[in-house]
Amino acid sequence: MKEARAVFEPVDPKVSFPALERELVEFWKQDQTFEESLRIREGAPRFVFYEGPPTANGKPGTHHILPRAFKDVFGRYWTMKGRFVERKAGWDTHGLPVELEVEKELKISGKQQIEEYGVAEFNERCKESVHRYVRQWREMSERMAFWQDYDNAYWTYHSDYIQSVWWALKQMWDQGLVYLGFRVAPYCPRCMTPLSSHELAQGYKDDTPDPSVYVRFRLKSDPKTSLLAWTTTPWTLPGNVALAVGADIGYLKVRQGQENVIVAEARADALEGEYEVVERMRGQDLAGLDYEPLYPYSVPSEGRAQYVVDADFVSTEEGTGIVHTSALYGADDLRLCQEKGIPFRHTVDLRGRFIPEVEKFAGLFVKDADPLIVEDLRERRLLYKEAVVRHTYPFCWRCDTALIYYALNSWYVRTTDRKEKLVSQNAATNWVPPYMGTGRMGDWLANNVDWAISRSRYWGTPLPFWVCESCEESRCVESAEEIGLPRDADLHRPHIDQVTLPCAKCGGTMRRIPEVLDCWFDSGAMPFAQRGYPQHGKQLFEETFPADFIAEAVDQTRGWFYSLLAESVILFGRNAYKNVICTGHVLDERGQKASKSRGNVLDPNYVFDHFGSDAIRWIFFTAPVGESYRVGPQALQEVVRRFMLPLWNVYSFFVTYARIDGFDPAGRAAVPVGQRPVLDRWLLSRLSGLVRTADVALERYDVNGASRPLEAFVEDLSTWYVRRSRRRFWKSESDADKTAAYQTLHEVLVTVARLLAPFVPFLAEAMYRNLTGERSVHLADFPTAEVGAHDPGLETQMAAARRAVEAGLAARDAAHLKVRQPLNAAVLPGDPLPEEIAGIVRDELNVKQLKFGGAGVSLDTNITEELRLEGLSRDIVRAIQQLRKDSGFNIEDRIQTWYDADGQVARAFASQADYIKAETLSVELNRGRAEGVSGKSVKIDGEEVWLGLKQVT
RNA sequence: GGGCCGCUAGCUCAACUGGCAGAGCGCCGUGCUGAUAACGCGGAGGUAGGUGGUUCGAGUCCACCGCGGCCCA
Repeated sequence: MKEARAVFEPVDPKVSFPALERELVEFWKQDQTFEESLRIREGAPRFVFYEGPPTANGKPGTHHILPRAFKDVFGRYWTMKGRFVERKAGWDTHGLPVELEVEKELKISGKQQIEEYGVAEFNERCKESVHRYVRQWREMSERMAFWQDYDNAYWTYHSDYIQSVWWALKQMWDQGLVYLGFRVAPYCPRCMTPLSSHELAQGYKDDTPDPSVYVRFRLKSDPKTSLLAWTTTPWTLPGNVALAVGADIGYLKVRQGQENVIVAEARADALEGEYEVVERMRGQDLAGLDYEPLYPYSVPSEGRAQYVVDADFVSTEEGTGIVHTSALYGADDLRLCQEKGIPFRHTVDLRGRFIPEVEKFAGLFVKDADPLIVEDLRERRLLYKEAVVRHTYPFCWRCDTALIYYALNSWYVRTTDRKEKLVSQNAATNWVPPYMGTGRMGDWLANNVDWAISRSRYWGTPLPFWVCESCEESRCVESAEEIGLPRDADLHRPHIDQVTLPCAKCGGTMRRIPEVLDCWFDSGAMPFAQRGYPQHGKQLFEETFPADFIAEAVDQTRGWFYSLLAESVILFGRNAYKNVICTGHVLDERGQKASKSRGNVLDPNYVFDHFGSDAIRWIFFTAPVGESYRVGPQALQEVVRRFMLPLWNVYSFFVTYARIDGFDPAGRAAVPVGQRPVLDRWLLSRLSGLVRTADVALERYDVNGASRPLEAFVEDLSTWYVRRSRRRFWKSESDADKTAAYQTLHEVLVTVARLLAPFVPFLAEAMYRNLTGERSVHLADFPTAEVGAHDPGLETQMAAARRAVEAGLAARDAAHLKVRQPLNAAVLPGDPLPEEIAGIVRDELNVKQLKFGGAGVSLDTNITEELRLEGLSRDIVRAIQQLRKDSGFNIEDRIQTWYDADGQVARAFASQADYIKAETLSVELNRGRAEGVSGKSVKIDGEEVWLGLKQVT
C-alpha cells in the first residue's frame, strides 16, 4: 500500500516444513553457520559437551533422534548464552555388533568360519561396514539439525585412540587393578564364546521347560539318611563337589519307610507322601557332614570335597533349602568353592560335551545327557522325584542354543576396589530425571562386580598384554612405539599378534594374549582418547574434563554412563560428567518398543519428509523426560497442527500486514511499553515471564520446564492476543495504536524465535532471518527477561477478563443470542476491571455497557431497532468479506460495492454505511445492481440480498 | 526372583510443597472469522488400576496386590 517499501519477504501460509527445513540445511552448509557460531564464542568460557558415540552397526532409526535432540538443545542454548561449546562428533566402531553385521554380510557365522575367511580381511570388512553406516548416521544427524563437528570426529578404531586406551589400561595395570580371573560366565557352547550381559539380555525366553529333579545325597555316616537337593540342570550333577545349606535355616529329618530324608522345614511340601518328623536341626548343625558322591569324576585326588557347607545364598523360596554345588557351572558355586577351598575340575569341555574321564556320559552334549543322568540316578535309587519346570532361561541370541554357565579365564578390572568412590561420584552427579541416578544407576553400583574386559573376538582394541611363553611373566604395553611400531601403525589383529617381545625376566618370548577389549571400554575412554591423550592434546583434555553435560537413552546406564564413570574414577578420581539427561525409549503408536526385530522402527526419513525434524524434536521436548514416548504419524500431525502451524500463522499474519503497511521495525522510535495499549502490555509481561521461566529451566536441564510454557505462550499469543488485535492491524489509519501493535508483535515474534532456536532450529531460523534480516538466530544471544515489562497485576486482571468473557459467551449461547447481535448491557460477576480491559470484554461479548459485581451473568436481552440494524450490518460486512475473499481480492484492495436488498437489511445498509464501508474497504456503497459487475445472492438474516463487488484500480 | 518407572475422559497427557479432577485430539450442538490446516462457548465422556492405612482432607503420603514398560538375574 502506498509507496511503502516492504522489509519482510512474503510468507507462505501454506508452508511445507519439510521443504523449509531442507532449504535451511543447505543454507547452513553454504553459510557455515555452525562454524561461525563456534567462532564468535572463541575464548569464551567453555560449556563442555561429550558426544556418546553411536555404534555404527546399523541404520539409524527415529528412536536415535531422541537423545540426539537433547544433546543438540543444550549445545545451542549455551552457545546463545555466550559459552564456547565444542561439539566433537564420535563413532563407536569396534565390537561384536559390528562383527555380526559383517558375518551376516559375508553369510558366515562363528569363529571358525571367520578364521577360515581370514582375520585381516574380516577386520577390513568391519571397518568398511562402519564407514558405510557412519555416512547414514551423519546424514540423519545433519537433517535433524544436530550440530556437531563431523569432519573432526573421533573414531575408536584409530591408532591414536587405541593408544590412549592402552595408556588407560596401563594406568590400571600399574595400580594393580587388572587381573586374570577364573569366573563363571554365560557361555554359548556352539559359538564357543562367553557372552556379555548385553547379549545375554537379548536371549531370555519365558516358559522354557527343564527337568526338575530331587536327588538323594546319602550321608557317609548314615547311608539310610539322605540330604535332598534340587536342580534343574542334571548335567551339572557329575560335577557336584558340595552341598550348601543356610546356617540359620531350620531343617527337618523325616522318616519315610526305611529311609530318612533331610530338607528345609520351610520346603517340607517338596516331600512326597507321608512322613514322620524324626529330628529338627539348623543348617549349622549339618555343616561338615560328608556324603557319598554321586559320581567320581569331579574332584581331583587332593583336598576335601563332597561335604555340607554353609552359604549365604541359600534360600527357601524354592527347591529343598539344600543346594547342589558344582564349582564350575554356577557363579555362586564357584565363589563358594573358592572361599571354602574345595577342589574341583571340569567335567565338560568348551564345546559343552562331557570329557572322556566322565566315562558314563563321555562325548555327550550336556543337554542331551540330562535324561540319561536322571535315568542313571533312578536306577541307583538316588532319584527322589522328577518333574518339569517352566522358567525363564537364556539362549544364544545369535544361534538359539541354550546357554550354559561355564567357568573360564577372563581378564578383569577390579572396579570393586573403587566401589566407594564410584558410588560417591555418582551421587555427586546431577541426574535428570533424579531417580535414574539414585535408583537404576545407584543400585547397580551398590552391587558392582569387577569388569570383565576381555572378549575372545577379532574386531576390537587388542588387549596390550604380553605373556612370556616360558616363565608366564606378563606385561602391559601402552604405546605403539614401545613395541617398535610407528605411531600410526594398524594395531588391530592379526597384525598385532605377530609382535613378540623379549621377556625381561627370563629372556624368553612374550606373546600377546589373543583377546580384544570390551568395546564399552573404548567409548568410556573418549574424554581423553578423543584427544589422543596423553601423547597428544594434554592441555585440551585438561580444559575439557569433566563434561558439563551428556545425554543418552536409558539403556546406557550399564553402558556408556558406567564405562565413563568407572574409567574416570580410576584414572582421574572423579566422574567424567556433571550433568546427565537420561531419555526414555521410543515406542510405536501401540506402545511397543521400537526395535528392528519387531519391524516397527519409524524411518527417520519418513518423519523428516512428512512432518519435519522440528516436529519430532518438539514432541520429544514436551513429552515427559525419561519416560517412554509414543510416536507415530498421528502424534506428529498433531504437533504440527497444534503448535507449529498456529505459530507460523501468527508470523505470517504479522508479515502480511507489515508488508501492506510498510512497517519497518527500525523505521520509528519504539513506543514506550508503558504507553502501549493494555493487550500489548499484557503480552510483553507474559513474554518477560516466559523468558525467565525458560532460561531458569534450561539452566537446570529441565527441558519440559521450558518447552511447555513456550507452547502455552504460543497458544495465548495466537488465540488471545492476535484474535483480539486483528482490527488494530486491519484498520486503515496508521496511528499510535497500530504502531504499538506492530512493534509489540514484532518484538514478541523475534524473542520467541530466539527462545525456540535451541528446540526447533529450523522454524526459529526461518522466522528470525525474515523478521530481523540478520544472518542466523543461532548466532544471536538468548533473550534476557525485560524486568520492566513484567506486570503480574495486569496478568491477573487479564485472566479475570478472559474468565468474564467465557461466562458471558456461555450466557449468550444459553440465551440463543448470536454474538454478532450487539446487546445494550450485561452484568458479570467479580470485581470491576479497569476501563481498558473492560473494553476488551465488551468487544468480545459485543455489548455496549458492562457492569461487574453481579451474582451471576445477566444479559439485557432487549434488542432495540438500532441494535437490530447494527447487528445486521455485521452480517452484511461478514457477507461482503466472504465475497471479497471468494473473488480473489487482496486484503488491501479497495472496492466498489453494490447491493440489492429490501426491508431491514436495506435499512441497515443505509444507517450503517460508514461502518460497512470502512470494514470492507468499499470506497462506494451503491444501491441497485450494476451493469457488468459480477455479483452473488446471499442470505442475510433469512432475506435474499444481491451483492456486487468491483475492484478499484 | 530383584530394581526403576508408569497406570487419571474413547486416545495422548497435565495438575509447586496433600486442599473443589484439567487440557489437547476425537464426537455432538452452536457461535465467530479477510491469520490459521483454525478459534470461541456449551454438551456427552471419570468409583483417579485394586485393597487397606495415615490425615479435618489423599490423584498426591505409606503398605500390599494387579497390569504394562524398561533394566538386571
